[in-house]
Amino acid sequence: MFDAAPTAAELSNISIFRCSNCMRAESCFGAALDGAICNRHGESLPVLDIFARGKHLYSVDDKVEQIYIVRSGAVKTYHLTADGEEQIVGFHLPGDVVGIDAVATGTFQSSAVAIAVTEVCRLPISAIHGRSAESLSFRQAVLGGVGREIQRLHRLLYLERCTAEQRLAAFLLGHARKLPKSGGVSGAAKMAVMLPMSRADIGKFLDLATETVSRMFSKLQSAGIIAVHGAEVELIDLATLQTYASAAQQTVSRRSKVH
Amino acid sequence: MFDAAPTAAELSNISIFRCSNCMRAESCFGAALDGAICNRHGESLPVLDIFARGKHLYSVDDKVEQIYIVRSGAVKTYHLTADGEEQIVGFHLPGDVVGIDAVATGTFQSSAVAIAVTEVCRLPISAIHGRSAESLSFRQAVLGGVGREIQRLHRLLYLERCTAEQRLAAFLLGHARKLPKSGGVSGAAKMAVMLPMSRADIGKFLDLATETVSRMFSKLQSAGIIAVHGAEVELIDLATLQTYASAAQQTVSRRSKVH
DNA sequence: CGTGCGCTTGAGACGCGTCAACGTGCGTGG
DNA sequence: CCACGCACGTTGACGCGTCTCAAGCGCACG
Repeated sequence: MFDAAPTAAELSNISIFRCSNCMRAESCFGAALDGAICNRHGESLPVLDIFARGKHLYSVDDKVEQIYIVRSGAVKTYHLTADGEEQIVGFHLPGDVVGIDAVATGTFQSSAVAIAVTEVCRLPISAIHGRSAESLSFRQAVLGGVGREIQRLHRLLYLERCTAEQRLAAFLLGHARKLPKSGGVSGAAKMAVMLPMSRADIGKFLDLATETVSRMFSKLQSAGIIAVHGAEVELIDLATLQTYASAAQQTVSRRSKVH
Repeated sequence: MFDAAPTAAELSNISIFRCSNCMRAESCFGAALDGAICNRHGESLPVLDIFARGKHLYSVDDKVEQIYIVRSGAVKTYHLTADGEEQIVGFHLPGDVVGIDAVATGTFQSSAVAIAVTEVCRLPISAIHGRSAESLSFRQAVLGGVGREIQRLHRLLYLERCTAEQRLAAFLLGHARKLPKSGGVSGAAKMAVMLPMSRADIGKFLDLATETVSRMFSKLQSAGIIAVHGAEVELIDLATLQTYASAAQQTVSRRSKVH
């Protein structure tokens, strides 16, 4: 269900897409690039585009010409280690910016590939820099975007120092928080998330073997905290999941059991 | 030797310090803040300051009023985990910027403490933002600084997925690269580094137990690759150290031995 | 209806953490 | 001056968490 082929209607909409028509505009990082302001610089507007599952948005060596905002679908960003292993550094769901680090570094720090059919808005780098020159609030928006990326990396760094169980719990909660509506854990005590990525990808993100990911899913399920139905996972006891995720209280050591 | 008390002469120099007199000026991120340009904004110049060992430059909750450049000594930045453990996310040696992430995020992502007597330049955040409004090249310098921080975090993320031996090898090489002159590994096949931090701090940085850090030092030493003399470590065989560090060739698995 | 891929589960191996003991160097107080 | 404490580093023995290897299951697809 994450990779239905784009319809002709969807594709025909690409050319006429405008931020001003976008329901996400007021919360969107790229909206400030739209309209006359961009045209003044002779830059193209944010452009809608569709990537099939497995297609790259960019690779590490690519020239940085644009960054992306996910409108639907899902994207993973990853490095290849010296021995050819894939190390996933981020999953990007609708609303997320992909490649913001390139605005600061000038080069892509990772490769990005669609893991489902994915609609994106492309934001030309030149427009971002042009707009930065003239608008304080836009500069702040760019810095804020980069800042959130830094915070994300800090959280990830922290995550990697937890046990397998804690990592998976935090991962699930992280996805729950991103979901529209619910406002995250503060909502109901129960909710469902769809995971567009494979178990192997979750492992490469959390630095766990696929088998360990699977085992932890089973463990959380038999503890009654989640219910697994393939790609869909019900988070039954969000409060307990939370305590698992925040290595919190008792233990001094990363290796000690939370339970 | 890393924590000799600041002399009266050193302290008296603080007030008259100017970037234009600084031997590091041409390569310094903050130099562009100095001089008439800053005064025009009514901002203070970069100010020299000295922190005793154990003194905090800032803590996570602090209001962001300035960031720092290390002139001598050493600083570590760290988080406290929910269970009170210290997680070190960076060591900052002379020439390094401390707190650049706060420019992007608006808040300090970590706390910073001197681990030796440390001279720093303080760069007022307000001057940074003021200067950004008027200078393209300064905006690029700021973005570049933030970008390097992102790259650093990416490398760190990668490091944490290696074996203890690889982590320590990479850590040592990282310090070697920072050293003046040598230009890093490209120089001679042999060099010495002073490590201003304790074994425990190295462990909290690399996510290893102190005992494991110690064991890996011993292991690399008995392999003839390094020679340990307390805080001073001779890197005898940089080439081999390099192969240890870059999980490189053969093995597919993080767990497999490099040797 | 086979073939392959993703997911799960089990058994054994291994890296690293924990606990504990010991040595060394340094500062303090007798 | 030496006795002592204490912080730090090193080394050994052992346990635990996760990886590896392997087998088996369900489901999509040719």
